[in-house]
Amino acid sequence: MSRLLKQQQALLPAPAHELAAQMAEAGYKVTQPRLAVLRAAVALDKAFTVHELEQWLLQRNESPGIASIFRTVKLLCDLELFQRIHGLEDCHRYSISGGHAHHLICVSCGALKSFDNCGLRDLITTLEQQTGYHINDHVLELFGRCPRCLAV
Amino acid sequence: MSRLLKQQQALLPAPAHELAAQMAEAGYKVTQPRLAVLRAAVALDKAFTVHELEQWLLQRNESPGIASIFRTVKLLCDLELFQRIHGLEDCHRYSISGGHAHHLICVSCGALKSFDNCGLRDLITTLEQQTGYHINDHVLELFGRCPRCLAV
DNA sequence: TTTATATTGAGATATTGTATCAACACTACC
DNA sequence: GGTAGTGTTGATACAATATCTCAATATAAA
Ligand SMILES: [Zn+2]
Ligand SMILES: [Zn+2]
Ligand SMILES: [Zn+2]
Ligand SMILES: [Zn+2]
Repeated sequence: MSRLLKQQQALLPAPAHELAAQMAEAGYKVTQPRLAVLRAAVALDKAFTVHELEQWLLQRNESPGIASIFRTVKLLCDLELFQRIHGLEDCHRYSISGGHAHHLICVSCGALKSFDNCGLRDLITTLEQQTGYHINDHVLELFGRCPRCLAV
Repeated sequence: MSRLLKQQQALLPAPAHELAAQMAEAGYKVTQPRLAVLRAAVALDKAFTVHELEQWLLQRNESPGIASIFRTVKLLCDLELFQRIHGLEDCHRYSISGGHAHHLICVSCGALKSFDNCGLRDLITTLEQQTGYHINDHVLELFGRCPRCLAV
C-alpha cells in the first residue's frame, strides 16, 4: 500500500456559519431561506435530497418555498460548497463538500465520509497512454455499509 | 506503475445480435421494438441518451413508442447489458457495457472507452480500515477529450 | 384453435428540477 | 426621508426524464 493511501484523511463537513461566510464572501446575501437550507443540510448530517431538506424544514415550520430550496442547493453546488452525489440507484442526493471530494456512502442509512485523495493518477496515466485521450476530470463514489448499520 | 495497470484492456462493445441473444437467454422476447433499440445503440457508438435513440430511429421511420424505448433501456440495464453513465453535467446517458465496467468519455463528442480494471482495491482497503465501513460497490467515470477532438 | 402470457403504444402521472414574474427587501444616492 | 437599482423570494408554469395504467396486440403453449 502506498504512502499516499496511508495518509488518506477524512474531510470534515463545514459548519453552517462557515458556509454562510463563504456565501457572503462570494457576494451573495445570507438570507433566512438560505440559512435555513444550510441549517437543514448540516443537521441531516448525511447525503440528503432536496425533499429531505424540505421535510426537515417543514417540521420546524420554517420552510422557504420549494423553488428557493432548489435555488439555494444549486447556488451552493455552483460555489462548490455542496456537491451532487452519484448513487447506485439515483443521482438526486447532495452532500456538504467541496470541489474534488469523493464520498463513501452507507447504502443503508446514507451516512457519508468525504475524502479527496483518490489515488487514481496511475490509472489515469495508463489510460491516457493506451487511448490517446487527455483526461482531466473524474467521478468516484464508493458504497457500502457504515459501522452502525453493520452492527445492527 | 503496477503490472495490473499495465494489463489494462479496453472492453469492446457487444454487437447487436449478441445482445439480442442474451436477452433471449434471460427469457425475454427479441421483438422488433427491442431490436430497434439495440440497433440504434450500437449504431450511435457512444454514450447515448434515450432522446438520441428516439431521434436515430425516427429518422429511419421505425421508432417504437417512447415508453417502449425507456422500457427497453431499463430492461437492458437490469440485464447488465447497458449501463447508466454518471456524467459531469447530467446522468441521463447510457452505454453498451456490462456490470462492473467503467468509462472514459470524451466531453466534446461523447466517444467512449470501457474498461473494468479500475485498480481501486488498495484505496478500498485503506478506507475500510480507516472508517470501519464495509465497501462493496463503486462508481468510477473518467472524462476528457478523445484523440479526434484533441486534433481539431 | 384456444388459452395464457408477454409486449406494445398512448396517455396519464410522477419526480426533479428550471423559468417567469410580480412582490418584497435592501442599498446607494439625491 | 424619498427614489432608483439590484438581489431575493414564492407561486406558478413549464421542462426533461422516466414510470404507470390499461386496452389492444403479438406470441407461445396447450
Ligand atoms: Zn449506515
Ligand atoms: Zn450520476
Ligand atoms: Zn471526442
Ligand atoms: Zn471498478
